[in-house]
Amino acid sequence: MVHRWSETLIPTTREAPAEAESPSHVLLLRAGFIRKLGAGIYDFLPLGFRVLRKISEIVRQEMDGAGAHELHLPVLLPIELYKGTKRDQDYGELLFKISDRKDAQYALGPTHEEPITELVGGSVTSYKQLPVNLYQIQTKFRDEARPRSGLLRCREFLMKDAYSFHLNVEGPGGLNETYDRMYAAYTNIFKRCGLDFTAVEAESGPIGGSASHEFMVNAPSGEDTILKCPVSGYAANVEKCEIGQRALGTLTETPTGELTEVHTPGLPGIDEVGKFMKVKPDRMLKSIVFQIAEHGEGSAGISWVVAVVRGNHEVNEGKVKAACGAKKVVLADEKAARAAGFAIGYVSPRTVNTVPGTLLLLDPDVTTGGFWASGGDRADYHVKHFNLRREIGATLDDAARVRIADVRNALEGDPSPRSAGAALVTGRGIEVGHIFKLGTKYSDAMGLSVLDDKQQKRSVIMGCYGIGVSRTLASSVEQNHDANGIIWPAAIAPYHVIITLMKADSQEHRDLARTIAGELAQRGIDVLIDDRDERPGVKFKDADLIGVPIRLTLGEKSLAAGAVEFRLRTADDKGELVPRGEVVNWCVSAIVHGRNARPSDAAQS
RNA sequence: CGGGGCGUAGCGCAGCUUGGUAGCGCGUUUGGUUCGGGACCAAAAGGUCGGAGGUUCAAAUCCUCUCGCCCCGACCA
Repeated sequence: MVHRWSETLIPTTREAPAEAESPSHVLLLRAGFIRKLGAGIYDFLPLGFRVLRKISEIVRQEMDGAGAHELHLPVLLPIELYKGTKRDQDYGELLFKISDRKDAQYALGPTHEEPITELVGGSVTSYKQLPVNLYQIQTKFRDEARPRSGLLRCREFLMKDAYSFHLNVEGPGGLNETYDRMYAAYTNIFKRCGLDFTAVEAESGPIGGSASHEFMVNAPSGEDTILKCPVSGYAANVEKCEIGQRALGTLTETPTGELTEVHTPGLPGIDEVGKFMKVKPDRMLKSIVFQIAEHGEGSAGISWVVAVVRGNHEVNEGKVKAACGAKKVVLADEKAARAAGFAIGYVSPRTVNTVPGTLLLLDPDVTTGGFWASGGDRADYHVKHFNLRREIGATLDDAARVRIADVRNALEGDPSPRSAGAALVTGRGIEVGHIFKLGTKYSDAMGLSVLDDKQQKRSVIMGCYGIGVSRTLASSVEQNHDANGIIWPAAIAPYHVIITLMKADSQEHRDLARTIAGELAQRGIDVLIDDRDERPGVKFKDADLIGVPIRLTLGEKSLAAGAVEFRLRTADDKGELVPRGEVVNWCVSAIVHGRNARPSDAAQS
C-alpha cells in the first residue's frame, strides 16, 4: 500500500487540547489519529482507522486460527432481550437506552451475550452442532459515568467479542478446551501487537461466570492494579489476588490497658480519627458491615457480615463473599444497618454479640496482639485498648459466628500465595482483554438447551472472550512513546515506512520516491510518502509524531551519493546512508526482525 | 452521583474583578525571501464570546436558569 500525505487527511497540531492529559490521548489527537466529537466519542481519522484495521486483522487471524467464526450482530437491541437476563437492571445506567418513534425501548449493545444466546438458541438444535465459537468485531456502547483518558474509556468503542457454546466443561469439545485455546490466541494477539502485557487471574464481575483472566497492558498510567509473584509467576488483579500465609495471633493476647472511650465527634474517617486519637491507622480496626444479598451454602442463618481489617487496609468484597459462603454480598444499607443496631461509622467487632445474625470475619492481620483502637459502637465514640478476647469472649471460638479469613485487598510486599517466602509486587495495567467461563448463566436465563446423546435436556455451557480493539490501540501508545511522539510497533503501525521528500517539487525525487515505495509495497510494506511542500523541520517533526517505524529521507546530498537516508523511529541519531539498491532490503529486514531492528542488529543477534 | 474547574477564531490563551460591542500566539490564505529538525517579512480571511432569559442607554463582563466539557472520587467488560 502506498499513500501520499498530500492526498489523505492527517491534521497534526503542535499543541493538544487542554482537556487531554494521558499520553495516548494527547498524542493521538496531536498526530491526527482521532478527534473528539463528544465526551467519550471519537472520530477515527485515516491514520487511526488504519491502526484499528491492523489490530483487527491480527485478531481475526488468531481467532480464525483458534477455530472461531466471525459473524455480525446488531448494535440496536430490543430492551426485552436484556430484561430476560435482568441485565437491564444489573448493568443499570451503564446500558445505553433509546426509544424509537413508537416509544419502544432499545438498548445499544454493551456486549452481546443476549443476542448471541438468542441466535444460538434458535439455530442450534442438537448437541451434535456443539461446540461452536462465534465472534464479531463490533462497535459497543456504554453510558459511562465518566468517560476519560481519550480512547481508554469511551462511551462508544470497538470491541472483539467471542462466545463459545459447549455441552461439557471437560474433555474434547468442552469449555475448558476452548478457554485454553482462547487464552493462547490472546497471548498471540497481544504479542503480535508488540505489547508488553500480563495475563492475570480476575474476578468475573457482573457479567457472571466461574473463572476468568484479564490481559493487562503494563503501563504506569493504567487504571488497574495488578499483583505478581516474581518467583512462581502468579499474577492477579487486586479484586482477585490471594495472599499467602500470614502470621496469626492466638486470640488470647493480654490487653494493653483498660478499654477507654474517646469522644470523636464528627470524625467517621479512619485517617481523621487516627490523627485525633494519635493512633496510626495500622493499629485501628476497620469494621465494615455487609449484608447477604443472595444466600449460598454456608451463609444460612446469617443476615449481617462484619469484616474487620486494619485501618490502613481495604476490605475486599469478593473475599468477604467467599468467606461467608454467600452467593452475593453488598455493603449494608445504612438505614437498615442502623435499625439493626450497627452504629455505622463507629462499628466494632463486638457487634457479633449484640446484633443477632451477625458473622464476624477477622482478617489475619487483626488477630495479633498489642494495642488496638476501634469504633465505640455508638455515634461519635471510639475506644482504645481494644482486645478481641476480652471484648468478645467465648463467641470467638464459635466457628459459626467468627471466622478468621483473608478479607482484604493484597498489597505490595504481601506473601505470595504460590511460593513460600516470596513477596508480591504491584504494577499498573490497562485491561485490553478478558476471557470468562460463563457457565450456564445466560443459557439458563434464556432457555438455551439441547438434548444430549442420552436424550437428556442439558443447559448449554458458555464462555465469552472480549478484546477492546480501540483500547488496545490507545494502550500501545501509552506504552510506546517518547517526547517526540508515538512509536508504533511495526505490526500495528499505520504505515511501516514514511518516505520524506526534502524537495517535494522535484519531479526526479518524486519519481524515485514512488519507485522505492512501489518496490516496498511489493514486499508487503505499507508506505506513506510525505510529498507536502513543507520545510524539512516540519516534516521530520510530523514523521516522529505519527510514529511510523522507519523513515527514509530523500535529499539532494544523499541522492547525489546514490544513497537514501534510513532512520528508525527509535534512533537517537540522524540515521544512516544506505545504497539505493539495498534500501528495500533494509526496510524489509527491519520490519521482519522486530520492530526496531536494523539489518546489522539482526545479524548480530 | 459527590467535590473542583472550564466554555471567547481550527488549536492554545488574554480580556470579566471595576459593563462602552473583542485581542494575542500557533495554524490558514496571498505575495516575497528562505529551505536537513516546527523559518522570516508584508498583507489578509476567520469569532451570534456555549445557549436562553433578565438588569442596563449599553453585557464576553453583572444576575438567574440551562447545556456541554475536563479533573479527583464513587462506579466500572
